[in-house]
Amino acid sequence: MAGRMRIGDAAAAAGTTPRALRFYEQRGLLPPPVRTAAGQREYGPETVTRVRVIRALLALGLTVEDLASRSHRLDLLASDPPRSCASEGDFGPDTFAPVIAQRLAALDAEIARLTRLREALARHTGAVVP
Amino acid sequence: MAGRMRIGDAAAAAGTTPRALRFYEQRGLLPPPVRTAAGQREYGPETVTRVRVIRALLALGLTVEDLASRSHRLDLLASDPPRSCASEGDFGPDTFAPVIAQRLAALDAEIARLTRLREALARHTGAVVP
DNA sequence: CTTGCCCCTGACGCGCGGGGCAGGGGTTAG
DNA sequence: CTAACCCCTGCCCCGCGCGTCAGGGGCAAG
Repeated sequence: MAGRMRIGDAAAAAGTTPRALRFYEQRGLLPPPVRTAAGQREYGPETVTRVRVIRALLALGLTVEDLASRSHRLDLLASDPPRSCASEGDFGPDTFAPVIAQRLAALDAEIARLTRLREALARHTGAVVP
Repeated sequence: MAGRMRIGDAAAAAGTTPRALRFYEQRGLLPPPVRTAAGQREYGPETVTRVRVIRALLALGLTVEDLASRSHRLDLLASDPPRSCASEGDFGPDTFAPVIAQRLAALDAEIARLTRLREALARHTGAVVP
């Protein structure tokens, strides 16, 4: 099994890079991992799961800061025993609902802004709106 | 009349700051202005007009680089004799059509991306789309 | 033992439109 | 003449999610 792995393997298993893992650690999304005697990081499979969750949430538009403020909840999502989540496509609405709602509002505002911009811009070309 | 003015007055007349005018100059949106013997920049009213045009185009979402690549055309728009433009709300479609079309495409892509993101995010809250 | 890949920390880069500050000199009203 | 502004250049700062060196050390196979 994939017991203990070094940062490169863990990152590959999670679909990202060593740089990203160190970055998440620095920003508090990942706990400081065990180190070998020589100072190299060692990760278990639960960290890979957690990184996957982090990346899924980031891909949904949440920010690193959003996740850092809820990093203790990421623990729950990454743990083995399912607590009404842990399956792909469900990240625990109760836990992330507030921050997701905030992101939704921000997205709506941004979409509205860009749409207004697009319309203003189209007005100067002679109405090209399909 | 407002013959020759220093950077602070010119910036205020154009609705911006001295810092912005120096920045536009450095990026090639404004020609290097006349200097006094002591090295202070002096602007005429045509520069104020030109800065207004620049800010209008930036507000429409064009980038500084877009404008820099067409800076010679900004001259025409800022000149006194009207050449089928020079009025508010019309910035010369023939001149800026290519770059505006490019921006429109970029805006559409971005709007689509954010809309997809919004929908993916909404799916995780239990359908809140109004 | 060597070779070649992996890992470490620390610091800078990016894109964008400027903001802010430091340290110096100009200008003008009283 | 002096105070109170204004202007000059040059430099670092912002947000965000990392990428990319630079300069060193570790680790397993041959």
